[in-house]
Amino acid sequence: MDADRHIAGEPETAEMVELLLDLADRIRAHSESVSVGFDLSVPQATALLSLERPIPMNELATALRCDASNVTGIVDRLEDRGLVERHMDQADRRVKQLVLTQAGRELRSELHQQLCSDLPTAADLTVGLRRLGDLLREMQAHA
Amino acid sequence: MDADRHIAGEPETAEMVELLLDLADRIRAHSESVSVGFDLSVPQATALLSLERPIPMNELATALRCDASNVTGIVDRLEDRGLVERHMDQADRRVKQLVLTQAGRELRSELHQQLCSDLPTAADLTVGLRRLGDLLREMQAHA
DNA sequence: TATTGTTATACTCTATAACTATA
DNA sequence: TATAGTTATAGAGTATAACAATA
Repeated sequence: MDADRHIAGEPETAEMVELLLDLADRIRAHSESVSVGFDLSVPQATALLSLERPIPMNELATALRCDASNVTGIVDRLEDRGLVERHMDQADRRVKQLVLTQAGRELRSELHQQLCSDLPTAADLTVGLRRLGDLLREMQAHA
Repeated sequence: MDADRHIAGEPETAEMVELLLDLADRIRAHSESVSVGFDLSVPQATALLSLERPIPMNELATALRCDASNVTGIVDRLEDRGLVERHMDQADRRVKQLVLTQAGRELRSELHQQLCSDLPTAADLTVGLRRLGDLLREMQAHA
């Protein structure tokens, strides 16, 4: 294999980029496929997953890595489906705390479970699951 | 650390999912950031990267994992900027072969280079770059 | 003055369905 | 009949800028 006799630097990095982008793409495809199964867009599903406990709109925008103006619409659609409620914050009346309804908590749980149970199959992670876990934890610690 | 004394099964998988989704998200954020630097959307940038050599619209849709109808608009915008051309296929007159212009080849090259040079910094991959490479190759082989 | 959330706007991506022209 | 590509349509995400209420 050519992989063993690369020259340190660009060539190896280029392959890494391809592999990582491909991995990210497959994970993305998986989570999108699961989300669609619940009639949710990826941002909507991410929002639900972010709401393990109540947070302000503000913070959700950070979690979704998008402008605050977008959160309005995303939460609107979740609220229309009875999954989320906007609660007034007593300490700061500008803030709205996002709280999952019972239906929201149930859907979030199913979503989380399905993401977990299908991912190994999707990416065929069984090969190096534990090693990958160690690596990812290491990488996250330095991120 | 708690990581060492987990019970095999769900708990570990759940952590893996979080780590993988987070990794995919950071890679996505990186490639989006680079793309935006070239005034390209992610699908547009992906299209450029897919055009190392001419391919039909058809095949680009597969590469972008989207419906063929979307490719028309994406290629339109690249063509408007003089990065891509639609060439007639002599063998099958229904087919349009997508070919990068000189400007397209140059932009593709810069894009590729910037994705490579910035990714290690973005994800702090220097930690386990080689081990990760081995793992990803392994995973891809079984995908 | 600064911040939280909303609204208005404009652009891109997305799938579905119907269409043209080829095969 | 089936396929390649386009068009029309409608819905969702995205950022920017301007706004009201509150701090």
